[in-house]
Amino acid sequence: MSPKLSDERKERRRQQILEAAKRVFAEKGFGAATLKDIIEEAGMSRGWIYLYYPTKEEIFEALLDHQDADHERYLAGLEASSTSVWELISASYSMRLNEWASSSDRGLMPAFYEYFLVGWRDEARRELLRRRYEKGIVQFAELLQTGIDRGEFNPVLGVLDISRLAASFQEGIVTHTYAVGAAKANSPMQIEALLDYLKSLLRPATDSRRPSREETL
Amino acid sequence: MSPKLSDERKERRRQQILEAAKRVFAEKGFGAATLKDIIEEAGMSRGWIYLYYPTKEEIFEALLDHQDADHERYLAGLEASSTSVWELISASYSMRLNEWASSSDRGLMPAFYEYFLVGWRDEARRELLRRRYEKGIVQFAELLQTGIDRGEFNPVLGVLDISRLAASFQEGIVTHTYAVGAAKANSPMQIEALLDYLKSLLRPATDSRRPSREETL
DNA sequence: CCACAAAATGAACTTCGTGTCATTTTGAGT
DNA sequence: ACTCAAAATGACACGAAGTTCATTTTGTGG
Repeated sequence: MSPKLSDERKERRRQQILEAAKRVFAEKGFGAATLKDIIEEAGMSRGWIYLYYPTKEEIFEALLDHQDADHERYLAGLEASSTSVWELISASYSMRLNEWASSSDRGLMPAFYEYFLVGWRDEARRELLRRRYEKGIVQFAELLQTGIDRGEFNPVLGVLDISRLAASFQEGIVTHTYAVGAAKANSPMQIEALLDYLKSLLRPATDSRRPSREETL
Repeated sequence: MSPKLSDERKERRRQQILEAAKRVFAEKGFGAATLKDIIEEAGMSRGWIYLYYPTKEEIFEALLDHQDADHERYLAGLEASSTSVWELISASYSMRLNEWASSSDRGLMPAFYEYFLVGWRDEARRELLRRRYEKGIVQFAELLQTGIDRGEFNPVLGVLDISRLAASFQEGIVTHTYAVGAAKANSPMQIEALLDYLKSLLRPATDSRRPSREETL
């Protein structure tokens, strides 16, 4: 009979490629990385990769899917165990930002945003990207609204447009993380400061600690 | 005597290149654009451009410088004629965002961010980019502080970290503009909504209009 | 341990952008 | 109108990445 390779072996191969790709993308960014780089990083031969991933884009999408799945799993667990909305928000951001901040993944974030930026020009990919983009905003807005409804956050927030507050913070995080994240290992990600700021915005009545300027730039 | 070309003619040539480059970058983005594209768009010959701009990066920097100079001029005029801090802030953002939103420049913005994103990896260019990045934040933070000191904004803002508020909004604008800006002509830039949100954040006591959710997403 | 099909290889080909340079064109000064 | 150096041209060489494919290797069923 034909000695069909076991699926698990195929899976191992794909995994091998993805791990190599992750390193390459983190180091060079999306545009500058080439299939050649990835193949060599994985220690494989030139034409080989076409049997699995024919384009850079497909490899990247696969990476994104992995990342998303991990994060979903984490969030689900978190939601079950959290006692307050703020705890959920802060743990979620901490987790994601710490993940990005880890030295091995540091360069990956700019690569992600680069990919989004270029992809937006491509009619075919735009919808996919838009969905991913808005999902985070909507989720966050819902959390904020829940917090307000429960009386956990300052009722003054009622005058604000919650969707836009969510969008603004989420969008701010994006720029902040890629800018600081790409800036080098010697620029800390300032996760605490970011969360402090958000907390002071949401709960000014109960938490009035004001960070000094030096502490935050 | 040697027929030295007049400086103004040289200047016209440079201008010609920059205009062609602007169109090409807007259409293709930074990474995908090639010197070849730019030369052809400008209607010139292959080896020609190296006499003026040897690399894509230099052309792009020149474009940035033009843009900056224009904006500085505008701001200076504005500062002289504005009667309140809020007026200054809102006019400044409106101007810049409207400029970006104009159809001819629409694609330029993603190209700018793409350039930044890639440039950040390059040790040599990082300092330049970082300066440009922080400049806007610092300027905005100063405006906010002035507004608070003058009693123009809600004193409740005192509990917030102003530097971070400025950074957060400025950083949010970046992501918002590239995301929406790149998303297509049919997605309006929502400048009014953004400014409304900022206004409600700064002046909740005096302006309590709350935009509906439909209006803002 | 043999056969054989799938998996893997890497040389070779194609394509494309960059950069060079010998040659032609242009235009200010005489 | 003529001269000559600067400006402009575009054919060409080069390198790097993508892609193909004939050949070799691998490993399971018989």
